[in-house]
Amino acid sequence: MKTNDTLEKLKIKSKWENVYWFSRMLISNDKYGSIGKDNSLLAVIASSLRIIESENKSSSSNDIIALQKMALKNLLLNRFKKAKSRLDRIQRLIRDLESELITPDDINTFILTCESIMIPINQAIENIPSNDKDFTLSIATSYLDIQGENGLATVINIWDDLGVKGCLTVERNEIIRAFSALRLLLSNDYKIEDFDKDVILTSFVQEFERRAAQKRKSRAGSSLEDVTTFILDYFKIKSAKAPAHFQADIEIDNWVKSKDGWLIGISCKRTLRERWKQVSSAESGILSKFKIKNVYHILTFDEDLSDDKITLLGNHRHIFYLPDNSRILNHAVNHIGLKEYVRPMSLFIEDLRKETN
DNA sequence: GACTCAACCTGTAGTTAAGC
DNA sequence: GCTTAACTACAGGTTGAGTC
Repeated sequence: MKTNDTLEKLKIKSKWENVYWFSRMLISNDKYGSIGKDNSLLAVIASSLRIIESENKSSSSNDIIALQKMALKNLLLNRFKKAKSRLDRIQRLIRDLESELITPDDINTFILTCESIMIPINQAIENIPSNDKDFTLSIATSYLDIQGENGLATVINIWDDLGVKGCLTVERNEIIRAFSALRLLLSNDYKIEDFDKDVILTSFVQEFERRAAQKRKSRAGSSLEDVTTFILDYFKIKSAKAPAHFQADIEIDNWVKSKDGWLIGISCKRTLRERWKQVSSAESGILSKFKIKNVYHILTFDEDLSDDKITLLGNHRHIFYLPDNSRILNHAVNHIGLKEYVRPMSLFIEDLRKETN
């Protein structure tokens, strides 16, 4: 069976199904330039399409649609005329939308997508914190006040867990609020049947979750950068400036100057995954050139840390600080080939002090 | 202010190795 | 040969820093 026939069979039979595909097109960055994040542009597009329809009631529907498509094209080209690198993608969006906007129903679906899917999702996403800091700062301080350096691993884990839970709770509240509002709108204003309503509401939820998930990833990374800064500040360890012109293959969050004048880079990540390959491509000679003594990696999730990663990076003067109760740490500290490259997280501050005092 | 770009992370699919 | 575990690489929206 041909692929097109299979797709045709799988296709959902609802005139509103394109709500999902329009949402995808509006937010896809790689393919279409992600214009759907701009609320004011979406509002202008939706109202322009409405006005054209109401002002041309005597014209044929084909003529109205032609006018609407032209207006959409002009709005987008004008808005992004200066965005050189995005323009190709915007033009592709215009081309692909032109072939999807054929009937008045298509236009109505597109308007509903702009006004009642994209804008509420944008607002909901914006209401979710981009950073866990608000949820965690005071609790983390309390832990360090009471437990000192022994509380370090707990603080990092709490920072991770509590922040995630706080933000997920906000996400839940946002999706429920926006979902309810959309459901009411579809029942009261659009008088849409149950199945069609399901088609629209699930599009909304899918797209919200996709974007919230990406925000979660971004947030997880930036929060861990905050935790190292917080810890260094708390223990009054002075940060140093990054070496000029040093381009690390992996982001170094903080720098500390050791007593011999060399630098220690500190990188805090949740996991290394495949990004370690970028690091390993850098020879340790480059570190010496920039007077970098070591790179300390603080990892909160180390299950994917293989022996290969530890030895390869360890050879390039990278040291891993892992949670004290970690299985990987336990394995590595008892292994002759690995033990030099791993340290328990509770010794992080002590090690830094030895280097700096 | 608008735009560009690199880094962020994690679920998942694909590949390879180990164990039976 | 089959199953399971371990490892590797990718996708892709969000973010924040840098540039104009």
